[in-house]
Parts: sequence; structure tokens; C-alpha cells
Amino acid sequence: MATRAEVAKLAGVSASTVSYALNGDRSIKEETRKRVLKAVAQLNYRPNFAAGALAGGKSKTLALLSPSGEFGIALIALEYINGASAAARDRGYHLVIWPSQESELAEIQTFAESGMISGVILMEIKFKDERVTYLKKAKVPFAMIGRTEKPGKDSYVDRDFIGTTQLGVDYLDSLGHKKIAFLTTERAVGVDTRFGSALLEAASKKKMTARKIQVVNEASSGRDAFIELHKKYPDVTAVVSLNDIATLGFISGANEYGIKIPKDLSLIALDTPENHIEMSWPPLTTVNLPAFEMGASASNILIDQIEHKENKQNQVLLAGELVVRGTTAKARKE
Amino acid sequence: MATRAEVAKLAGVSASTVSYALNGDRSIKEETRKRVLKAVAQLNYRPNFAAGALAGGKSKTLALLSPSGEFGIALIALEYINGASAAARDRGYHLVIWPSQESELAEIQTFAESGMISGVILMEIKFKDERVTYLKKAKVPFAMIGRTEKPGKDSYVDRDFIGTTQLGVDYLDSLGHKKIAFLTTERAVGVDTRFGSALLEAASKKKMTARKIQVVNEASSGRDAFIELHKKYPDVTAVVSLNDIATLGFISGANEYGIKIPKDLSLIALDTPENHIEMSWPPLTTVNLPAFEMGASASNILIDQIEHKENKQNQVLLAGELVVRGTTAKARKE
DNA sequence: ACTACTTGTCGACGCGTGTCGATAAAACTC
DNA sequence: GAGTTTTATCGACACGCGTCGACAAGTAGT
Repeated sequence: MATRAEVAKLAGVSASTVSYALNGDRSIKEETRKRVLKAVAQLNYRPNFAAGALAGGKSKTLALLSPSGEFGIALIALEYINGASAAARDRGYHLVIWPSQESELAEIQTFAESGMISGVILMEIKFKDERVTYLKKAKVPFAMIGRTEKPGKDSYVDRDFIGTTQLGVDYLDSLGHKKIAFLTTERAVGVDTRFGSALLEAASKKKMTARKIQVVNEASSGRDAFIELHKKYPDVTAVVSLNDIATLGFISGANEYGIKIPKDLSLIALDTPENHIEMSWPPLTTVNLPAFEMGASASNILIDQIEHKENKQNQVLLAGELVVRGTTAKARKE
Repeated sequence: MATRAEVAKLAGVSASTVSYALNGDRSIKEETRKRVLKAVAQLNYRPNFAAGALAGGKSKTLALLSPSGEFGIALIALEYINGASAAARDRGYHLVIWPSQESELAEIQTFAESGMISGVILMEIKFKDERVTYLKKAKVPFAMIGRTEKPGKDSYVDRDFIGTTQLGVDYLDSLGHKKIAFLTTERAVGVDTRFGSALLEAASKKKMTARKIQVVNEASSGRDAFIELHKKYPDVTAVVSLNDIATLGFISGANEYGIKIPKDLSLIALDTPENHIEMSWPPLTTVNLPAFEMGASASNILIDQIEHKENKQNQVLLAGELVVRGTTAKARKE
């Protein structure tokens, strides 16, 4: 592997000039820079990570706290990770994965102080999240995928709840549905809370009635939810699900009771990762979740922060797209 | 953060002695080592990653090539990753994630040569895998989760196909099933091929007849498989599925046709990650997949290899456990 | 008692980079 | 045109650790 010295020799400049030409911290004559870049390309030179970290105190390494998977988030986490990792690499950073145990927060600080880690990406954010509190106190740069209840100026990427919900509700409206229900989880993570209120808002704009059915993150609960719907609200013609796992159980329930989806009942799943779609029959109509992009965006925001590009936007909302598949149809006539 | 020099001072020894005391490359008086370790603990000293990598040419960083997810493997990949990462951390290594594009193989070599990466973990291994060929030629240490057709002396962790299959088949036998079918995917990865032959073997030992039904990795295909089974082999009383996604479709199909699982038909899924189980109703009887352990084992094997502990075992097979849930029952009487 | 090893420790150097201060040349200022 | 600032470049050093060679003290062999 070529070193800086070799590049310098080939370009006929000093080693430090190569540094400045590449990092742009001092003014360099344009022609010199070109010569350097050419030498870099010729030798296929890449700055050595370790040396850079040692000399500059910048590890160019991000840590992503990998979730335990308790909320079924594992199913989509890989997309986040892939996105975050790809973006990090594009900007010359590494992404390391840490299976997160709450107990290890202190260790993160140690790593950050020793320069081993430049910043942290968090996912599965709770409304009140002690990790966030801790990282702020420890002055470790971080970015969230999701957000706390009051994120203030903290960096985050989150789903655009309002946009996503509107896409779904408007589509149901266009099919003539006026009585809908939605499946939601009450969990501390806050996702469903935000979705829930966005949905009520969107529905009332379209003058729909919207029933709420509580589920937990299990297929069996989705099945129970179907039964509840069937008994209590037989006039509902469309269901919006905010929970992927329960969605699958809901479909099983409908099958069991002989209710045909989408002829008798439409179903639209918000915010569902691509992977899930192939898991159900009929294939789900969804507003999908741009997980890869969210991960990438988190990396970029975090790196901006680390590099003190504070002018850049550090709070991003992303909405997916409506993808019509097999679980939606025109509202049945009573 | 404390440095080696500070530890040396506190312990009243030279800096190099601290190094040797910690790494054990030279003989050190036991009492001295104790003093050093005490100082290390007192100062909460951790060797600086970057400096170590620079000086020793050892980055203590593993790269895991993250799969694209085309085979639905994304669903369990996170478990592998968490396991690999946890084990790596226990041994003082980092695990970085690389979303893998085939085109980037050359880059891996560059990184390895520059000492940035000490080794690579591969998953989603194909029978003939060009990545393996490449890494061997490039002399980059690697370990596979899965294995090629002829792994030779290459390091790998894989599922114990024979053990896993036997657990499943024996259990069905104990419930009185004699006519079974199995759902399998013919894909280049080789997993199903190995499972398939293990299954035929296990079934013939128990004097069962075993029908094979081909599926692809989609729910709809599982549904089609049910229909095929229903029409062609109505006397089958139990089904073994080797494909998680198709399993879910299969259940939908049964629901649709009014066949009750497990009363009319038993279903057992081999090698299914925990995450999946909550996604179906009734809950699946499975032989589960020890994904976390497999990931951890891959890291350990790879690190052994990097550190030239060549006496250690570098090929490991792991079987899951039979977990009886809601999809198996005694064979129906004809 | 002399050599020949072994054990335990130390000092010195190098890994490849980021960055500071110095310097020479060029560009302004009045 | 003397003084001042700006631009472009260079040399030197530090970052924290791994490791080699040196050396003193101890042990074994004759």
C-alpha cells in the first residue's frame, strides 16, 4: 500500500503538501493539487485509517447501537444498517455495530473519549430515552433514527408521519371508504403515538370515522384484533395497520372467518419494510418505509455534525411511497 | 484517557514492560504483571486502537459483508451480526459492516493490505462462491457463515443439517406421522440441497414416505404449495418446511381451504429464526436456528485464525432445538 | 570457576498521518 | 520602493503502541 511519502515523491512535493492538498485545510495552488491527485490515483493511495486516527484524534468510525429486537424492529434494522454503512463508507468512515446493552453506555463514553469512536447512531428511540440524555451529557456526537418526544436541536432522521398517513388515508378515500379502523400499538417508542394522531387528523379531514384497535406486536394479537373488529365494528370497510406483525395475524383472522380481503375489507399497511411484503398473501398494499435512505441520512447527518458543518440540516423527515398491491379495493356497498 | 506511559509510571516499570505484561509475548515476573494489571484497572486504561493498529499492523477490525437480502436472509442477518459483533468485542475487536456489492471485492483486498481490516466474515454462501475464491487468492483471512460445496480447510460455521432434520423428523415420527412432505427451495445457496438430502435420509430411517414440493421464497409460492399438496398428496399428514417465507403462505393456503392446522395437518418449520415465529398463527413448531451463536462462533473462528491459533477448531456445525408450539399434533386417523 | 543459556526488564525506534511554525515568493498598501 | 499582508510550500514533531536489541541477574552444565 502506498504511503503519503511515496505520493509526495511522485508528485514532487513534500509530504505535508500532500496532506493539505487532500484535506484542503490550507490554500494550495490548483496546479499542485492536480499533480497530487494524479499521483494519488496512480498509486491507488488511501490514507491509512489508523495513522489518521492516531495523529488527528479522529477515528472516522461511527458506532451503531444495534437493537435487541424486542419490538420486532430486527426485521427492518438491517436496512437501516446497510444504508448507514453505505453512506458512511462513501464519506470515508467505518460503521461498527454494537449489540446494545443498556449497561454499556459508560463504555461508549470511554470509547468516544479515547477517540476510538467519533459518533453514535441510535435507533429504536423512546419518547424519553436515557441513552440520549447520557450521550448529551457525555458530549458524544450522535444521531437518532426516530426521535424523542422533544428532540430540540438533536440530530435525527424520522419518518414523516403526517405525510405517510395522508398518502394512505387519501387513497382509501379515493376508493370510497368512509368508515375505517386502525391497528396501533401503545408502546413507549412513540412511533405509534405519532402515527395515531396523524391518522385521526387525516381521517377527520376527509370526514371519515376512525376506530382504534389496540394490538401488541404479535401475530396472535392481530388475529384478536380482527375478531374485535368483526364483532364490534362490522360496518368498517377498511383497516389501516401501523404494526407489521399484527397485520399478518389480522389477515389470518380474516381468512379464518371467511372475510375476503380485499373484496369485503380493504387493508393498508403503513410504513412496512419491503421484506415483509412477500410474507403475506394477498400481497399487501402499503406505504413503504424508506429504511435504507433513513440509515444513510443518519450517517450523513452525524458526519456533518462531527465535521462541524453546522450549517447543514440535521433533522430530516422521510416519507415512503404508496404501493398498491392486493389488499385494497373499492369500498363494498352495504 | 490513560496511556501506556501513565500505567508504566504508576506501576513503576517501563512502558515496554506494560506492553509485554498485557500481551504476554515475553516472560514477565508474575508479581510485576500483577502490579501492571492493578495499575491498568486503577486508571481504567484501554490500549488505543489506532496506535495499536499503526504500530503493529493489526487493525483488530473485522469486516462483515452484509447481504443484499435477496434470499430473505435479511430477516435473520441481524442475529448473525449481533452475535458476531458481541464475540468480536469480547476479544477486543471491532466489527464493521459492509453492504456488499460484488464489485467491491477488490476494495476489500486493498483494505486488508493496508491493514485496515484483519479479516472478513461472509454470509449467504453459495455452493460455488467467487468471493471465497477471491479472498483465498488475496490471502485475506475469512470465515463463512454457511459453506461452499467443498470447503476443504476453509473456516466456517454452518447449521447441522443432519442433526436439525433428525430432530424434526423424529418428533413427527413420535406423533405417528408416516406420510410426510417437505417444502424446499432449489437455490444456488446450497442450504436446501443439504437439508433436502438430510431429510430424505432421516425419513427413510423411520420408514416414512417423503414427498418433495418445490417452492420459491415467497408467500404466494407457499400458498401454491399447499394447493399442490392438497390435490396431489391428500394422504400426507405432516409437512416439514425448509423455507420460512413460504411457510407463512402455506398456512394462509390451509386457512383458505378450511384445513385446520394442526388437527388435520401438522407443520414443522426447520431452522426458523425466533423473529419469525411471532409472525404466524398458530405459532409454529420449529427446530430453531441458533443465529446469534453462529455469528459469535464465526467471529471466534476468524480471530483464532488471524492470531494464528491454528490448533483450534475452525469448522463448526450447530443445531438448534426442537420447540413445540401450535402447529403439530398427533397424526389424524384416516 | 568459566562458559552458555534463560529470565526479566529497559530504552529506542518506527508505523503514517495531522498540524504547527517557519520561510520564501507573490501580492497588496501608501 | 519600503513595509505589510497573503499565498504556497516545507520540515519537524507528536500521537500511543509493538517490537527489536541490549543488558543485568540468575541458572545450568562442565
